[in-house]
Amino acid sequence: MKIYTIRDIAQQAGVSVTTVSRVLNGRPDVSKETQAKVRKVMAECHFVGNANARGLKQADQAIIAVIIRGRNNPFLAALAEEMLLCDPAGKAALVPEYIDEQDDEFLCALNLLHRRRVAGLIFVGSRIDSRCEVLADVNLPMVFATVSTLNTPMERAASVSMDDRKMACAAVGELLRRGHEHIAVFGGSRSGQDSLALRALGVQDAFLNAGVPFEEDRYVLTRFTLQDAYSAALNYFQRRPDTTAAFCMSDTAALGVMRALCDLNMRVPEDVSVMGVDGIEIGRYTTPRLSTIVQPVKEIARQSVQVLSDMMKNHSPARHVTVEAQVEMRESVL
Amino acid sequence: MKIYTIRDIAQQAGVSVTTVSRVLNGRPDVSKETQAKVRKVMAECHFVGNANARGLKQADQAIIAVIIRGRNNPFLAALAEEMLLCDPAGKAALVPEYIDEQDDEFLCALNLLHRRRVAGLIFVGSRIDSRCEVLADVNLPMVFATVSTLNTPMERAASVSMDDRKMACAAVGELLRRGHEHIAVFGGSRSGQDSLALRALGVQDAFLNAGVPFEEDRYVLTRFTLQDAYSAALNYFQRRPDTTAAFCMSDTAALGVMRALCDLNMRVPEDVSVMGVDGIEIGRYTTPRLSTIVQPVKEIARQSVQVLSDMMKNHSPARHVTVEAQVEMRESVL
DNA sequence: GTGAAAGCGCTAACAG
DNA sequence: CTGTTAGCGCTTTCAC
Repeated sequence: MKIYTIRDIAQQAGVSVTTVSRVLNGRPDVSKETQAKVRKVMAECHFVGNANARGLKQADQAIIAVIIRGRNNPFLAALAEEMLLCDPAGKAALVPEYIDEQDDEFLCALNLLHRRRVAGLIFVGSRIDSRCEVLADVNLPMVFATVSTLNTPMERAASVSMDDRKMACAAVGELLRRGHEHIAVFGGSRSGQDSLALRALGVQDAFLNAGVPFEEDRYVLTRFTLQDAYSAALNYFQRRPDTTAAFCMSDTAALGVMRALCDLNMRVPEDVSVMGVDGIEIGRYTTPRLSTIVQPVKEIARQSVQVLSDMMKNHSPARHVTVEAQVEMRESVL
Repeated sequence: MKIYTIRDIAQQAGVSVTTVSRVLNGRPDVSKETQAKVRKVMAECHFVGNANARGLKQADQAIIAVIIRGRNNPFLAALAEEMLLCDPAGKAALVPEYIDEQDDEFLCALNLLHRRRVAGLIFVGSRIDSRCEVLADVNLPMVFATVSTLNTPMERAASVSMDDRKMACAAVGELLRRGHEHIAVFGGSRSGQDSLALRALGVQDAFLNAGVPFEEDRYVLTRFTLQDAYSAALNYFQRRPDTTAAFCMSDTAALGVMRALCDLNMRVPEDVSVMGVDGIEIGRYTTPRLSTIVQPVKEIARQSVQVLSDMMKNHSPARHVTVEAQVEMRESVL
């Protein structure tokens, strides 16, 4: 099967390569007849054009890299998917780059910059820490989705996120209001200024508001995988069976925690209430259904793309958008 | 921030572009000193090389497209991820292309062929049906993962899969052996020759072997999403509460079915046993843990890449590899 | 409205 | 071991 080039098409249509190129790019300055003729030949040959050649020429092309850190994270995957749907008219302007949670998204960005000459960057599920220094002298439009860059070293980048601190406070506040005092928190590192650190702060706020002291040793450090959260919970609840509620900073972690409780013969929610964060789909189908903070995936996606477009097209300054999330109490909390 | 070209590097290192190119591609024919010098400059500039230019030149390059149909399918996602790990030494030879379950993977392949000049194709989670005709005169090495192309129109393509028919038979056979006679089957279209059709055949085999008649109206047609399976199950079990077991042709569907049963006040497994297929991770953490047919993800991934490599390098004929899967009875079956 | 020609950044002969 | 040179397929001035 032959792969045709623009030259083949030109020849078969009896026009020049320039004309074919123009048709390919939807330029207006081609006569209707010529256009029709060329299109016909292109269709017959399944011609699509070589992306490499095109990209080589149009180095200034508006291609946007979407870097998703953590492919096995259903929340981020859903968010990324939603973003790709914002891709205006299949212009293939958004190219996803899935990387491992262990990988360095900033190095990846730098790499992409050189490798693909991207003109804009969206980070999905990034942490903001010192690693970001490698982007110090990169002044491309960038936006961070799900984490605020306000008051961080990346402030010149835009961001779209929920108010992590407020929402964590609201969720834990509700737990406290329902009479839970011995609340375990399954979270990540509290240093830095990313969403996890903010959520930890929100937890503190909630305890402060309620006038209940937070016992430090109820903060359980864990990675947000089923396995890790499961192990962490198994370990924790054996030590502290007096706990009546768990606030987990991700739904995936919450699912692992729920299973651990079950294996310890503790019932959810009768013995221990469990909350997650994110609002992934499976949480609506587990038994019991998982209570959580539902992030507005579609809106975060839409706004992220919007903000970046503005920066690229109109040189708008970096905005920091806060979207509204929702504490949703389902069956896993009493 | 400047983006350097191979020429800039050459200049700064005081060598020719060819030499830089050679270093970039890890050719052996460059002296240690020159190499070190060039590498140093490259590192300083974060030089990575322009993928477009490279791809343009090496049209014959061994770049393999991995087409994953159904991003929200955790099983396929895990499989694809595993494949990418087979990528020999980060040669970036495997490029993933995630498409929607509704999209046409064959059209996508054709497109990729032109757009990126791929030299090989791996289909992950494809159905084999008449749409595949568009690839009729494409004779690139191709392999289908998780579905056998034996006795199908795509026979000239290689395939790596479990014996769907045998495994479905084994799973349902075990259900029958445990005394279940009224077994519902949540599956897909039975026309065609893809894995779903084969599994349906396997179900028939099991009933035949057991001498139990299979009641046609217990075959429930559903898409394999949580929502669809949930609705289908809700609907089905209200009509047929006499059912004591459900065989679902995907774990995701099984999870939806389990939740539906719960909402109908039927207990799993006490009232109804539930089985899935695939062996996705979350199935080990649900309550009850999901019984399933565990597909050997790593092996399917490894073999798929292997078989394709063989075809590309040694022009080996298309092989049809069958991998061993495992019926794993966990808590959801009595 | 259309075409000729000059590269985009890189690789691969082909010489030395 | 290293450099010179001719394109890969496409877009884009600049003429006509």
